[in-house]
Amino acid sequence: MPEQERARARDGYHHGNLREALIQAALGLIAERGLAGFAVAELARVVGVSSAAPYRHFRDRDAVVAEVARRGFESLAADMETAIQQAGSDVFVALEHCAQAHIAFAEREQPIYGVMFDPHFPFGNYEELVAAREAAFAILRLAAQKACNRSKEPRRPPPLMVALHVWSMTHGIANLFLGPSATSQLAAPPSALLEAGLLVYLGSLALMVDA
Amino acid sequence: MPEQERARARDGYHHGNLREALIQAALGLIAERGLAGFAVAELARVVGVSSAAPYRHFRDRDAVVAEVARRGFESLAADMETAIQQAGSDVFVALEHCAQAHIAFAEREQPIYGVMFDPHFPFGNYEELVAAREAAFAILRLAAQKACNRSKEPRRPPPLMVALHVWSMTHGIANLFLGPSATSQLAAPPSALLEAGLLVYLGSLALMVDA
DNA sequence: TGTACATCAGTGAACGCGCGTTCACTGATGTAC
DNA sequence: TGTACATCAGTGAACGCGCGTTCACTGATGTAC
Repeated sequence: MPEQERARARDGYHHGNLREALIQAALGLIAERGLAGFAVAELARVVGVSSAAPYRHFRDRDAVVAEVARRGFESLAADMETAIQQAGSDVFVALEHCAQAHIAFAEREQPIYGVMFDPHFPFGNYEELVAAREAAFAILRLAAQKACNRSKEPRRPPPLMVALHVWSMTHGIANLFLGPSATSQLAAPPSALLEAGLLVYLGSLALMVDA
Repeated sequence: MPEQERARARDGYHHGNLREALIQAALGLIAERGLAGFAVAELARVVGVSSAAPYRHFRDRDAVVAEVARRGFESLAADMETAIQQAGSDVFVALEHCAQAHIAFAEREQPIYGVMFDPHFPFGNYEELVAAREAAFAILRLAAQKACNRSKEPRRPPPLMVALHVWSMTHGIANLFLGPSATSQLAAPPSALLEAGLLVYLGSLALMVDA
């Protein structure tokens, strides 16, 4: 009965796609109010459904948050992937684009980004979320690998380490200088700070590499 | 009446030092339960005082949190200062020790550290808190200044920028790899990751400097 | 095609909870004369 | 030294709040015969 299915989709979520509608609304609510201000009750209200309805699709509040975060990592991964592909053949440029995509994502999707890296969230309970985060990191890691491969064996820097450094610096900048209560104000935009930081860091690496 | 004052101090906070007792207890509670699990009601309970009493000393819950965070920055600043002084005369070593002190603090005082850099906390409302954070950053900045001063004018890297990079990388590592729900597990401890990162980053700087 | 039935998404009312904050108060402390 | 008074830190009861979650239910959908 495709006719009826279409009708359902048109009517919204009375049947069929409540789960998806909840996720979309949760994305919006968290973006508006932040994680602390996110409530299942309000989520249900926004979607126009009883407050018990979300529990048909999610075990509890955290499960909704986890799904939002998981999708965040999917988006982040996609952005980084695209940035790398648009960077051309220079592996160092690719690595830098990847990091810049990360910062751009953090800026654009700031509240979601906050959830993705919220130190209080029990990530360990949600293996699909952990997998999504690792998949995102893997993209950066691969880019680092390609950069490191440019050097001969004995002086080759460990790619995992390089990836962790870039990830840390990028995340550190995002965390400190973006967001609602941005810890400090900068003269230059965060992306410029990141660019300069990678210039110094990767400059050092390039020396090792081209020898 | 020093006798009576001593009696008061002994009895605790029935008169005199409730404010201090609240702060100490808040430090403990936040360390145990994290910021989200911190409640004024429980704070009062722990200190053995009515739930209204804290409001004699603090405007509201956030004000308590702000004071805890402020003291956190004071401790962090003291730790960094000590580390620098123990580092001897090598300005690069001093800069690295300063960053290591930062990471060590984050590891040791993890929940407090979380409050100090909580993206949701309205830091702007508490100028003494902002001042304390800036004072802590100023120590790192001074260390960066000294390192940068080793180079001749035209090639001298901007010390503020260097300080921001070190601060960002350190904080990024602390945020990602320390804490309750530490986002990832590392083969090496965070301090080793930081050490290696600074080796690469500062190695590049040292080249500019010694030229 | 038509009827009987199983499934299951969504209802709506209710629960217990602990919170932050306010209020009029009390009773000890310290001060002025 | 002794008394009258102002101060103010802490009391205890209460408020309104919105939350997460559970429950027995209903009514539409899809399936088997």
